[in-house]
Amino acid sequence: MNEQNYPEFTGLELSPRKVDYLKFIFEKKGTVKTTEISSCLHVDPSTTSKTLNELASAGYLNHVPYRGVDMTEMGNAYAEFLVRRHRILSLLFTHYGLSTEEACAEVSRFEAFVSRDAVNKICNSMGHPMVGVCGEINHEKCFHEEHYH
Amino acid sequence: MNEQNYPEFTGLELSPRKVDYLKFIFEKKGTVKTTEISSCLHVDPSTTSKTLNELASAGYLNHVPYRGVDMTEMGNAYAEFLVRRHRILSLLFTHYGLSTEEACAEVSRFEAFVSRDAVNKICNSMGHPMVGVCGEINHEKCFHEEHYH
DNA sequence: AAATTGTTTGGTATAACTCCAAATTATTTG
DNA sequence: CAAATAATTTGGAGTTATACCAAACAATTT
Repeated sequence: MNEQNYPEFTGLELSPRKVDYLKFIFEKKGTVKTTEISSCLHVDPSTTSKTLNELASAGYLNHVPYRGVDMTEMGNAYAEFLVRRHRILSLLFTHYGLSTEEACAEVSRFEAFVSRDAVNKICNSMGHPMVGVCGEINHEKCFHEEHYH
Repeated sequence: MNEQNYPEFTGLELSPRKVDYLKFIFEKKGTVKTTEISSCLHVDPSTTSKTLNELASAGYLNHVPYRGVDMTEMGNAYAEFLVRRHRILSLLFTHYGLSTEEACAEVSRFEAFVSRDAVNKICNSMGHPMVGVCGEINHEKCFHEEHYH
């Protein structure tokens, strides 16, 4: 049976801001520099530097000091979930009268507190939509019971 | 035109924990004692005491020291929103494969970050359901454009 | 190689929580 | 009704998540 590599996570392990960092780095692909993150996330480079260290210590990123960061295999798998969660929830909200922008903004505020279990159930119930409101939805790593019923 | 008394709020003014306190006190009706809140919310009475003070300073509660708290008119109006938000979101999630308990637990984690505007849009789009999964949904104070067009 | 730019470290701050111990007030009981 | 008990508040302190500034350090450019 096709098992996930990192099935142990609940989806609640990262704080809201760390979710922002990881999603941003993931979507950039390749090595990302501190300054770029800082200016896009509107924080001081020193703040970014510290957060990057924490994400690296937790195993999500490889950090070469003064050079930049890139995703670990685990970070990548996790970030895929983060992006899928964001898109599933945003898509959901657009079905209830919110515009794309409103839905994204709303979801960005609370997504860090929605569990992987809930996302999987919602995703399943929506029929695993491939297209979200702010990008494609990748279901490759989306394995859960209902898939095999 | 039937205007709301406290239309100025975004729904994001209270922290997650303060939302818990206010919902709890609201649902109790009447004067509530520190100890009761503490034991239900599983926190030290000193923590409750401090939080109650903050909610009173912010105008949501009347606090008579050593006697207990009850809702102000504003607190009441706000708590009605809080409960409605919780129930609308919980109901929404049960439509996507989550059980009542799962939906409530999930929503409790993030509801503080969902705006009043979003709740009103979702509520409107759902046709103002009267029955939630964990109680009645009160729409009395739920006035927004779409209601009158 | 010197100047500039980018990054990190150390220090400090705030908000939102939390608890413990001590002081205070209210209630119960003998 | 005074003394004991119970409830509440206050003062002090700690944690986590976030942020900034200033100074040190490293990399790049000139």
